[in-house]
Amino acid sequence: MGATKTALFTKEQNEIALMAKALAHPARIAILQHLVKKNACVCGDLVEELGLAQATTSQHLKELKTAGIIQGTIEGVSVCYCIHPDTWKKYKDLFSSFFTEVDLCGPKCC
Amino acid sequence: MGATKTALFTKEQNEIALMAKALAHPARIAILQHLVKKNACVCGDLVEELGLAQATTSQHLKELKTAGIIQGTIEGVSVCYCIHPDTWKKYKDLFSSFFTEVDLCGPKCC
DNA sequence: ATATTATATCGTAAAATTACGATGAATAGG
DNA sequence: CCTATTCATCGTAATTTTACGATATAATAT
Repeated sequence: MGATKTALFTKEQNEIALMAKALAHPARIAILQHLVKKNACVCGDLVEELGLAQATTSQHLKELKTAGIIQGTIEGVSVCYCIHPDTWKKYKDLFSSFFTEVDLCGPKCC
Repeated sequence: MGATKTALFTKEQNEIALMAKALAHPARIAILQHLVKKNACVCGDLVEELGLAQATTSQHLKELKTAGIIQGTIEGVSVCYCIHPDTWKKYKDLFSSFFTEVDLCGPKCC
């Protein structure tokens, strides 16, 4: 018990859920918004910006990186992070199509 | 430790994260897709559809209900669930505006 | 070479999530 | 009234997430 039963669901359902999971923490939303605003920034900036410990911030960055939404490039001692444009577009499209499915739903509900 | 530090983030950041959390499980995506497709259905249908235990299905329904995305109406012995149109639209708009923020991001990244 | 800086990773504790059986509550049908 | 049906809730175990201090790594600076 305790583990998500991935095998029961379609590839698309699992994919949407994984994308949502990547966005399911305010720190990660804040990171993405900051990256959008500044176009790019180093990890240290985000530690200050978020107010979380360096280890915690790094952990959130790793999750976003694993999900493919951001990318990091080593710049000397620092690591410069920015949005990964292709994956971002993929996320946008998948969520968009998921939500527009429901425009077909009429006003008559139970 | 272990609890999300909500106080560090803006209302909007927390709100987006909560929405994403509601969608961050394939079973809940499957429930929403089924509701969209059938317009409405009772809990028992979803238990069959998902292949999860009745208690687990009911738990996922509760989370979607708490998030406001669905609503349930008692119909005799059963409970009929359907999408809550207003909240759905709110979700759609919030995600949409969150993602379009980044269209401003140029191609030059680090 | 050594010290400094920036980041990642490890270890770990607390908390939340996921899942299910068992039980409870409410309604319908006999 | 009694039984069956449908769903919610309780209790609980396994797992995952969140958070942080401590430590490791890697590059720059002195």
